[in-house]
Amino acid sequence: MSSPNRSSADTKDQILDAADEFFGTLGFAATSTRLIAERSGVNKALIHYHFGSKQQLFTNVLDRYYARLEETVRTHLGQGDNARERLLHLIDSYVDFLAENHLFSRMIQREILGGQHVERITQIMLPMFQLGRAVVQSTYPETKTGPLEASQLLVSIYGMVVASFSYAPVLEGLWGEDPLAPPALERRKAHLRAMAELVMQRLEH
Amino acid sequence: MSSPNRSSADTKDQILDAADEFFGTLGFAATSTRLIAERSGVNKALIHYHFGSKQQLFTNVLDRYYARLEETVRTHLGQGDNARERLLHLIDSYVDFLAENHLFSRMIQREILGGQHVERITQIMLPMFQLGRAVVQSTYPETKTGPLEASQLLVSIYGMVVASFSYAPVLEGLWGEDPLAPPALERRKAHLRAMAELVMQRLEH
DNA sequence: GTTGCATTTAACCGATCGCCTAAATCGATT
DNA sequence: AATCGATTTAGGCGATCGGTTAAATGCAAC
Repeated sequence: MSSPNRSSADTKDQILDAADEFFGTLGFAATSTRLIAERSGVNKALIHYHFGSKQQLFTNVLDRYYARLEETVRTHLGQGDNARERLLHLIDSYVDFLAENHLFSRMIQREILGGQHVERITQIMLPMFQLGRAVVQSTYPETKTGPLEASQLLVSIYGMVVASFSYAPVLEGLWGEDPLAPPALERRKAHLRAMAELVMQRLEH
Repeated sequence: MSSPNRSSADTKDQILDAADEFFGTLGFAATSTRLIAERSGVNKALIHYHFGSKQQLFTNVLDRYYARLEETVRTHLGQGDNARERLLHLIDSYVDFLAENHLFSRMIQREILGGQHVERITQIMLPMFQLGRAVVQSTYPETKTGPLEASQLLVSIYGMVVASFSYAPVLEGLWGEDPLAPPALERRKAHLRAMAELVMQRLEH
């Protein structure tokens, strides 16, 4: 009664997978429920039966990612001996997460730009942002004010990290190689680590 | 004969202005030609009469921005005594440009993410990217290889610059103030300048 | 085997989409 | 005033959209 039978869960997962693919590559507005149904090999009406509406299907796709992200952050948050190592490790693991879920960053970016789900995204990012700012400020008091204040740093670091993923389709044309392939990812991680270390060195004088 | 009469040019501009607004805020797929016609106070069929299709209207909106951007870059490119000052000035003027045309950055971002106009955007950004890489590499030979190579730096700087604009709707919720208002913009510019100087100091040893 | 419930299906709904057509209107030229 | 091409208009085209309906099917309990 309370536990769903297996075929139902399978169907929902297949729908979520197809929705993930198309929402991530085409965007919400450009993706039709018929396209999702066709790709997942499922009747179109099942989407509304299982998820209610296209909007609710989208939030279900997002929620699945939030769950993965939360788990990733939780397992990687405390790793590292000092604050510096913890921050570097956090950036590294976030890059890995985006690499494994690169459609997620594109989806998030688009929705931030789009306006429809801004409140929800803000609501999710606000505590993470405040936590990050508090950690940075307590570790480096200089970031409480001035040109390197924590809020600005967080936006910059986030922008740097996300850039190579959300711009992947264009970067492939600019770089002449797949930015999401392992060698390019390793070079990107090395660069981001160097940039973070540069900032930290400056903050440590 | 070759010169269009004034009313035609006015109509086209009104259509372009309305298209700009909705493409910038809602995105291409979520904007209907009827909405554009309604806002610009123009008959729906005129859009296709003057621009052929919704797609071509969109590229016309983009081209108008490219013209402004090209003019801005051209007037600001040579300013500054040395390479260091020129790069700092270029970042500053690009931030100003995005501030004055913040719908443009959102449109570009979305299309980079979207996939439909990726080839066109790549085609436009490729020469700028190659030029930027050549300038950075010749100014700082260390950027020819290693973790601070020019390609990575350009992506990072671009990501930092664009972040505060494309994330503006969310940042407003995070910061508690409008990220596009003059005081926030000045603080952002000061931060970006500090970050750029940090990198340059490192490259100059 | 029959009941009862969750799941799946085909067919369809009104609304809206981008786009087109034919006729009306405008405006400069003669 | 008449002409003619450029511009604008109302109306409608087929296609596709998200969503709904009622009937068919699968499946476990009795």
